[in-house]
Amino acid sequence: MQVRSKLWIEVNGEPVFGRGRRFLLEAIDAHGSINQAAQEINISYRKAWSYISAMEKRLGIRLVESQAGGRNGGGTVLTSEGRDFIKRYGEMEEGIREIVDDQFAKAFDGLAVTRDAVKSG
Amino acid sequence: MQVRSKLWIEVNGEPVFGRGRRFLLEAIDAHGSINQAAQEINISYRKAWSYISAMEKRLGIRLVESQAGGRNGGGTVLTSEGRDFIKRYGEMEEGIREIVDDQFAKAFDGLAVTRDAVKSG
DNA sequence: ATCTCGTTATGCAATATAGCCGCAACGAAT
DNA sequence: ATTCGTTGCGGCTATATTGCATAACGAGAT
Repeated sequence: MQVRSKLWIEVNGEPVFGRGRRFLLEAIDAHGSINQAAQEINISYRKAWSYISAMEKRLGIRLVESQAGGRNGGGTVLTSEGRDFIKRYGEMEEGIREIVDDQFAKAFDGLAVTRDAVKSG
Repeated sequence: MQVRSKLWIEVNGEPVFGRGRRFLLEAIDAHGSINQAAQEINISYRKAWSYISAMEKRLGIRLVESQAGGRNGGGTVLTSEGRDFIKRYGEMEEGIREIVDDQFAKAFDGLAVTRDAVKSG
């Protein structure tokens, strides 16, 4: 038995950022390419691009800087705002995860069911 | 811009409890009937029953006690374990919600984008 | 000059997946 | 007969995801 949580940010009721999108941006940061990033996290380029487009539109921030053409065909890098956003989100998520685990352990400690599984995951 | 979170409990990777199921059990407690509870929270009896069945199976706890037949056709009430589970979950959720908002405010305070919307929702 | 290569950019159709609905038939008890 | 619980099953709908197809871009090779 384990607790799980999902965390995301919305603008006008539309999701703009969550774990998946975070991974995407991080992968872009690592590879310098939307294409390669998408492959790494096993989503299609199409979807990756849609995510980015929606994020930027809804947030009103330029998260990435792209260039087509050139020696290696081009590439995409994060803007400083993009990096900042990831950092903030990471901090938030980190802080929350601990507290969720904490509260779960506190609330369900001593439950007479599948006791051996409590706090296992 | 606002943060949203979803919280649930899993057993072996299968969801067993969350906000919706909590409401369902509370409604059963209030009405003494799965049927009426389902109507109250706008889900079909079919779905309500599926929820309950899956919960009990995966948790290995009897959450409700049902009886078919009789003067009013029967009914369903919570077991003490069921009531206990709801209580524990409620405590956990309560403690977490505040902290999520808190962490969000802390992490995204001063972000130079759509500043007026931060902490609005 | 032209060609090649890997990338970004974008719409649209097709497909896959999941979730939901609700019938239908039965059991129980009074 | 009534009222609710129990359960299988098949179909529907909504949404997510993929998969073309196309175009442009620009450095370097030919």
